[in-house]
Amino acid sequence: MELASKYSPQEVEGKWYKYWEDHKLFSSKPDGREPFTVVIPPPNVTGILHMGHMLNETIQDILVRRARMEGKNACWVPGTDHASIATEAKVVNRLAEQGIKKSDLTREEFLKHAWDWTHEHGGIILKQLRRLGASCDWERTAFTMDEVRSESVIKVFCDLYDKGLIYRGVRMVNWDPKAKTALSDEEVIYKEEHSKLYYLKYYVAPDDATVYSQVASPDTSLKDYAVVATTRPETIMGDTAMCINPNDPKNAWLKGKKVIVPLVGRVIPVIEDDYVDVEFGTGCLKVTPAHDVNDYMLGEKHQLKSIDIFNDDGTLSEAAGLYVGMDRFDVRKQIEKDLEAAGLMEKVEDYTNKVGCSERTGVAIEPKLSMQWFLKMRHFADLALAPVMNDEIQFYPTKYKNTYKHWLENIKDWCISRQLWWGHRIPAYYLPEGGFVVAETLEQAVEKARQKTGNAALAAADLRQDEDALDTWFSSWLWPISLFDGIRKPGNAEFNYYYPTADLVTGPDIIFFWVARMIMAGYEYTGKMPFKNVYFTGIVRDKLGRKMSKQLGNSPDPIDLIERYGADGVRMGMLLSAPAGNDILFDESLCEQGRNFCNKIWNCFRLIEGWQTTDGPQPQVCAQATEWFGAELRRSAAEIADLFKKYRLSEALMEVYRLLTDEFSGWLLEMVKPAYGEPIDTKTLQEVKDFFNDLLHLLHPFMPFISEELWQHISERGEGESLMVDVSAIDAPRPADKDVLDAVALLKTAVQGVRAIRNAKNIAKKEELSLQVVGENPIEALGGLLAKMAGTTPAERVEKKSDDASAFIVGTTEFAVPLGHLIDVSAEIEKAEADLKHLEGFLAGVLKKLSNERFVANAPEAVVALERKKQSDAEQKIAVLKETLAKLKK
RNA sequence: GGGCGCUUAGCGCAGCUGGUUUAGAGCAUCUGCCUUACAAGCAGAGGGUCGGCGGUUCGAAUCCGUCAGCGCCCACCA
Repeated sequence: MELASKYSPQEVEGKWYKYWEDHKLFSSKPDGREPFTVVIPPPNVTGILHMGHMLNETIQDILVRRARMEGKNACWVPGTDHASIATEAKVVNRLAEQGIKKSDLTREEFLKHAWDWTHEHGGIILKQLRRLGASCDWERTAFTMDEVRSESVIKVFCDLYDKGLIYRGVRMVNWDPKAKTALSDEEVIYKEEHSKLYYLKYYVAPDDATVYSQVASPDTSLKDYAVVATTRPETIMGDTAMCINPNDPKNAWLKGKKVIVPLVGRVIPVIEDDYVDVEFGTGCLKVTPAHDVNDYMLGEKHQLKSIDIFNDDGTLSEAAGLYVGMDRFDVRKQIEKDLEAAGLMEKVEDYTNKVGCSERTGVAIEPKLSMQWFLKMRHFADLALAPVMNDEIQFYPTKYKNTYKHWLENIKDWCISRQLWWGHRIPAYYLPEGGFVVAETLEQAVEKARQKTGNAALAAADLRQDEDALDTWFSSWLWPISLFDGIRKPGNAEFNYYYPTADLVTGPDIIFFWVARMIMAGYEYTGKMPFKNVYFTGIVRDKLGRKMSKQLGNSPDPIDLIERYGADGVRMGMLLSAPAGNDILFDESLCEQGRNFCNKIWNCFRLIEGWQTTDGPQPQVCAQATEWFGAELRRSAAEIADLFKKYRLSEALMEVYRLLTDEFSGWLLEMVKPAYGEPIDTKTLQEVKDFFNDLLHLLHPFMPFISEELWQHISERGEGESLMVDVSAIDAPRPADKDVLDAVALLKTAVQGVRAIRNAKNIAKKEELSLQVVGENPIEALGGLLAKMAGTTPAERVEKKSDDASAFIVGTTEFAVPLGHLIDVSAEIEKAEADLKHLEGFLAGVLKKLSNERFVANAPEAVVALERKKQSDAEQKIAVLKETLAKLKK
């Protein structure tokens, strides 16, 4: 069989993915094994794969594959999210391109367009996940708006309403004027913005002016005025008071006065409240109860009128009286000019403030008073805090416990209604005579309505369902439960088996949106945690530390990366520098490293595969080499297992990398490698193949494709068999392993000593050197290996090394390579003196410790003993070096 | 304005319940090798007074304080 010297992922990956799917190796059914369940954080149904997904899904796949190979019944459930606001926005945009306005369509017509869009673009991301190697149970693919999930959402809404946890009311909410919907507090992100602070003149009105009256020509005989600093002059049409701090002496003269809103001419009262910061601006605050959360609070407290001057799209309404129909930001520019012209603007300063923006559409949020549905959160916060704080649910990294706690302790009610059509429609039905009922179906609603009104003739047509849809997260928070139909059919067999799930892998950016709420829903509806461990990934950034985004164009296309480096290479690249919770600075060179590693593994296989065998006895060097590697493998496997337990996946992969590249390929294979054209004994070959088999097992969760390909070659397994379900454990480390590992560590030092000499003297590897050991040889037993690996004659024991030898120290023993005329005495002296200097410094440090009485008296015995050992070792080495130097300098 | 976290080799990191031969791997760098498994490779080498200062201790990268820089989260100063 002729194998290319380079691994070709393109020829391998598609083949094995199909094989895994064809043999249903991803599929899971409840059985006697321990379950290991992971639910995918559902990506936007019409989205495409980005680097954040790549990292996230790679980690999940590693955990799932590892669990499966440990004999657990792994079940990774895929699915997508309807992403109500984002998807609706996309559909609206597409309709706009076709010249259709959403307002021209009925709800049903619009939803048809939305479904068309979903079917057209939906599921692309799930196909892309297959390219990555994700071992999801595709038969379980779910959608947040499919029948099971939708019914679950409605059922939960009704249940929470019946429990009194959902209420409807008029509140100040975050309004997105672009999407024309309310948002939850979590959907608002605050951005720093360079804006201006406008100082406006509010003239004091005559005493006989009536509050809220219009003053025809406000500028006639008025002299005194107050100055108000505001960032939003366009809202003055909504002003219904001016507020000062009662303890502010500089504004005390305004107490009890009335002032006139500039341009508008409305007379408004001056009220007093501690809320006002005396230091800010002039200490005078304009109060616009309809358009500011704090002003709303003041308005409630002081019973002020509230004038809503904005339409839903952020243009000025009739109620504003001025600038009607203009956009709020255009008004800001215009009113600045108009105020200026009217002499009502004292000054304008540059100012930096934080502006709340919609997470989805990016536009500035308008606080708006409106009728919405809310979920009371106190109850849920109480449910969800303890299990995380006491580590029943483990967060990795733990620092997010703080964030979580802080949010829960300061939680506010959740605005769950959205003025959107794409989503789960709120199951509230309004009665002709006012009031409403909440019910899972129209039929039940009619029934409830009849009971409520006593009108038995009431029909479905008399009821009007609420127009609003629910926040997308109101379906996501049920995901771990609803995926197993645990809402509609609590306690069903699948649910009982798979729930609670094992690990959740997600970004810290949705800890509140999703993680916290899933914990709430979990305890509310199942009495149990939804997952045991939460692994928070970092954010994928570019080399410069910038967040990857479409706008910046700094995000590589994942599929393109896979095509260039192979899925395994990209998986390794993603993981290599991604400790939990730390951002990863993505660099393509990491994928290159992954690709190179694949190539290394591939060539290990080529070498082993090319060996001819002989029935002859196993040479001692081979027996020793395999004995050592067995010990190394056991040690390493135990370490990898420990790293997995701590979710330190990149370190686990690094250890696999090291084991395979350095220990297996660099040392073991070189140790057992027969001379060119010679065969290898069958026992050694079998042992090497067994090791390779074990290595492929360790590797598989990280790099599923190449490991499967090579495993099938090396194990010659039959159709339907696969490494991914081949449960086999590597033995635990044995007590005797330590001695073997220690001995080989010395051997390696000796080999490296000889190699260093070769390098320094430019001596080719094939040129055999002689080797001397001064005194007792600590690795006498490994003599054959030493000679083979170092390319020397068997080490000769001498009392004194030759004068022409270059020396190095292994442990405390001196080794020497006679070099004849190649010896460079001054270089040897330089080297020995450098070593001596280092050792003497080291010894001085040790002696300083040991001469400190308090150290000897207070430090544990073992620590003191170790220092004594260091002392004697250092002294021995120093003696050797001094002797060498003396001789060289003769 | 509060809270949390980070600062260790050129880079991204590990080590941090204090003592394991005067700080570790990877990548990058440098030197030498096209040695019939792999140049997408092999061998070797250089590189850090563990952010600054102070303290606790026989002993500090590791514990405490403080300062500086960076990052994240939360918050109603217009």
